[in-house]
Amino acid sequence: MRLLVVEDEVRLAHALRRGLMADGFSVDIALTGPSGLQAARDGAYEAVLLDVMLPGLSGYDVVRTLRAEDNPVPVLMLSAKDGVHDQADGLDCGADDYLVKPVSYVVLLAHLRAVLRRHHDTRPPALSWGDVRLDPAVHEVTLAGAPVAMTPREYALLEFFLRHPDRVVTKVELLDRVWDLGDRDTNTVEVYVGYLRRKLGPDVIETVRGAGYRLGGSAIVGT
Amino acid sequence: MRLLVVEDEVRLAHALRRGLMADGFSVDIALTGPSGLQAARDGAYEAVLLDVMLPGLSGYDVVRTLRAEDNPVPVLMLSAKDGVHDQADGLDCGADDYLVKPVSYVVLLAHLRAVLRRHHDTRPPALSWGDVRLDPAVHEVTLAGAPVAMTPREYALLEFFLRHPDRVVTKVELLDRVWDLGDRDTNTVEVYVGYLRRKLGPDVIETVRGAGYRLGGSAIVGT
DNA sequence: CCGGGCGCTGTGAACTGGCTGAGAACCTGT
DNA sequence: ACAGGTTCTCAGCCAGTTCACAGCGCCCGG
Repeated sequence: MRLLVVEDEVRLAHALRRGLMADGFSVDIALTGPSGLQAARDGAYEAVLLDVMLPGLSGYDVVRTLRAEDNPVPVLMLSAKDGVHDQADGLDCGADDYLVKPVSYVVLLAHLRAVLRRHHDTRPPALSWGDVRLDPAVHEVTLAGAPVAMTPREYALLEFFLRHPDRVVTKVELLDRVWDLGDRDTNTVEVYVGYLRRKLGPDVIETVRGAGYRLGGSAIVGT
Repeated sequence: MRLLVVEDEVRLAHALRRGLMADGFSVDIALTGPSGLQAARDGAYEAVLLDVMLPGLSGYDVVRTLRAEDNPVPVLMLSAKDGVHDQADGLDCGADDYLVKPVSYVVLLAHLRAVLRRHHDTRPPALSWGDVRLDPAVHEVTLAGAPVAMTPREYALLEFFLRHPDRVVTKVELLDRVWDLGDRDTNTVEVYVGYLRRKLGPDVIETVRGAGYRLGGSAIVGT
């Protein structure tokens, strides 16, 4: 379960990260408003913890922009301000919950879980490319209607590809986003791409020599 | 993709360079503030990694100067200091991101990519000249709509031409920018220009005898 | 019309990036 | 502790790529 923490105070950001990772989440950190927005945009996160006071773009702006773009990712806002007004503002902007700092980690975790639970009831739409279909709600992959068994890692890799069609993704990027720890050999990626090709056919993932991989040629698009 | 590393600690600078080159970047190093500023000024870099503590001119000064000169190059600051204050200062000066040393290479790379991505405005626009189109996002070249297979080197060369239309580029410049190592024969360039002509037609790249090459005569422009 | 370069290209040797099979390490549930 | 499945490393292979070389043709100045 992948989370994004947008928080400019480095110490706090890392404390949060440490705690959340201990509780089984993967956590990425963004230190500024714009970088947080950018990270949230590409849909890789189950939820976003968002500070209000941020350099570049306020938390309000970030969530407002996300909602304007129809991005439904759950957002939990954190603020040092304590006016009731601020809280209302935050929720009006489209945040799912709003906590006032200082807040104990346990309370935060509880709210986070609540937000996630609430959000899980609304089914995310299935991703597809040609004959391949991946349904995040059911956590299932089908090829031309027939279910295909996937290991967790294979599933995560395929999901990343499906979330970034129309673009080359580099091996290092995949290592960084699908595998959390970075000190791995990029050969790992090659191996898993090989697994996917074996299960889904050789054409789904295209190799772009020297650059990375890309979802299969547009010949299949539209099917 | 060309980067500038401004770092006075030679060992670290070279370690960075090695890592980044392994990930496909070209890397130049500047060891002092003033030389870093000078190098950054001529706009040859996609991004700048900038240490804060530098001889001659601090990282803050460098980025401030660049911004004062309306230079939009993405800057990622690196600092040994860990005060929140310092980070805020860095961002205030106009840096795009700010990391506190020690930082793992992977994290640095992730931030670097994020900065680059953000700066490219989510989707770098496709480059084109006449019938030739090169889409950096998809890493694909088409000629009158039909895809053309390119080797990495051919692709890099074509991209360089398309990024510098309206101007003669010398072979030495190409050797320096498309091929990293400088001790190559300029004949290599001629060979690759030949490859491109074979794939894209003889008129795309024009020879300027004694000077270098130039994108094909304006006859095709506007098509 | 001739000669000197400059630039072009065919050939082939060396290299490299990416793919794969094999198997070690690691979980996880029983 | 064990079995089954999963993850990841390693080493070798292969196709595709890169590049040097050498010879040729063509432009241009005399």
